[in-house]
Amino acid sequence: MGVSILVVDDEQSIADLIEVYLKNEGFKVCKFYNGQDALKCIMSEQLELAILDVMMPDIDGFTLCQKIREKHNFPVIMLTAKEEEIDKITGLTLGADDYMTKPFRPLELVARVKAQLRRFTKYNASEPFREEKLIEFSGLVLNKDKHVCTLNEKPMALTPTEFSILWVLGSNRGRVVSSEELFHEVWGERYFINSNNTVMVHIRHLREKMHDSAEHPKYIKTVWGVGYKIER
Amino acid sequence: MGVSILVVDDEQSIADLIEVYLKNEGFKVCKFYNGQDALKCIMSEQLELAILDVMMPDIDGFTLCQKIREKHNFPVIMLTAKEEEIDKITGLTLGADDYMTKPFRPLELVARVKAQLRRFTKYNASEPFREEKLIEFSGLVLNKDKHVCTLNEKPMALTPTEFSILWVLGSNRGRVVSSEELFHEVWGERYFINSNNTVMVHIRHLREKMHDSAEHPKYIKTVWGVGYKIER
DNA sequence: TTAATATATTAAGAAAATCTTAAGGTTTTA
DNA sequence: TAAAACCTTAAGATTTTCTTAATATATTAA
Repeated sequence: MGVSILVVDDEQSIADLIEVYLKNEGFKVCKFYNGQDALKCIMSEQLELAILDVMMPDIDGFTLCQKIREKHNFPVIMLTAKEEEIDKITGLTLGADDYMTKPFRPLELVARVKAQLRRFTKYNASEPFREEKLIEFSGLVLNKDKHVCTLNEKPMALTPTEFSILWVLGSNRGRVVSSEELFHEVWGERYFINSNNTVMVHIRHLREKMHDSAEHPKYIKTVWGVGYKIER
Repeated sequence: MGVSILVVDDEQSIADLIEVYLKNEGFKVCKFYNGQDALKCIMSEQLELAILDVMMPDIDGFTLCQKIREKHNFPVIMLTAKEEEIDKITGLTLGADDYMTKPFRPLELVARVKAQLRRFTKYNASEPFREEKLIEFSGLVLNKDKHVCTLNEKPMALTPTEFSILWVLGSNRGRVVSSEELFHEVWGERYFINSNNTVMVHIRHLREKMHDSAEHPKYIKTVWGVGYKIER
């Protein structure tokens, strides 16, 4: 039985996106496209965390957050509009434990969710934010702190973008990551207007540096019509 | 016996929220919803840090800060409104050591509090905390007490800012420190509005004094798109 | 097999980040 | 108070990285 997370966003595509990512991490997701339904859920269900969009037509996220706070103290993460518009809602997100501005990186949201849950469950957490800092597999080591990468103990110089891409693929080993998703994670944009060729070029550079080929890749494999993946 | 922190905000929910987070970290919290009561506390209590909201009906945060500065020099963190409005009040935050704009992430505030306390205790040698006073590596010795530096036994004159930067990099050997982080550690203020060029110029001066080059640096290495680092 | 679609490769120009230099302003020191 | 030391800013140069666009190759489906 997993942890239950409430997700509320009137933009269905976003709510759906979040749902996919959270389910992928083994969370139980209660998803709603409006505040009314979410409110019922808050009253009846046993929840461990809530992700609320601030701007919603019927009941806004702030009100929802207040409702939650009347009875519960589990973590609440708010999704707010772009920075520019934040001044309109200044102070209102304060009941929340964390907030993210749209567009956001899905994996970052997942990381925040986990961080908040850690905090909440063991109510002492002296480390504010403990992210994964190291990825290791098949002779490849990625060290985020040092921003350094080695392949079979030999240093491999990577540009920032290359490092990011490899990091995303490496932390999703065994799963196919689409170009679009890669774009979200690395560039942080919600939609990628540019052709995905940019991603492709970076992939190529990565393969080159890893002495990998597109035909018989050892590391980054192409999954036709879907995306790229690194085996577990 | 923990560290005492003053928290003043007329928005009760915010003050309460901060209190929860600080207590969770083992701090002793003196919380007030108005300036008057806080003022009394400042006079009578032994405090180590203060978090003040700028906008308050009776006594605003600036005035409180001034009152504090008349007698104490412990760190003060201001909570201000949105960025745009800050320009108007830029000069006024001068008494403060750091400030955060609303809405903020509670965990970030906690991190800032800890950073300020670190800074403060460093300069108050009598404090119970025992910090590292000496850094030694690859022929470089930094002595914090004497604020003196030698390179291969030869004295190397450093300005205060240069010393601080080198200290931060030296005590984080092996890890990349972003310009933003450097700025925060050394200047203690919020991230620069202008450009990080100031940091860059200091880095250049440091390299010059260490007979280091930007192209093939022996000490301070540039990690593109991330920051600077000194190898372990 | 062929057309249609998806991915790869390449190289060059654009963009971004960093470096350098020097001048002017501020603070500290004598 | 003047001189010296220090810090910041600004502009342009340089380096590195990213994106674009054109072309090539591979895969799929008809």
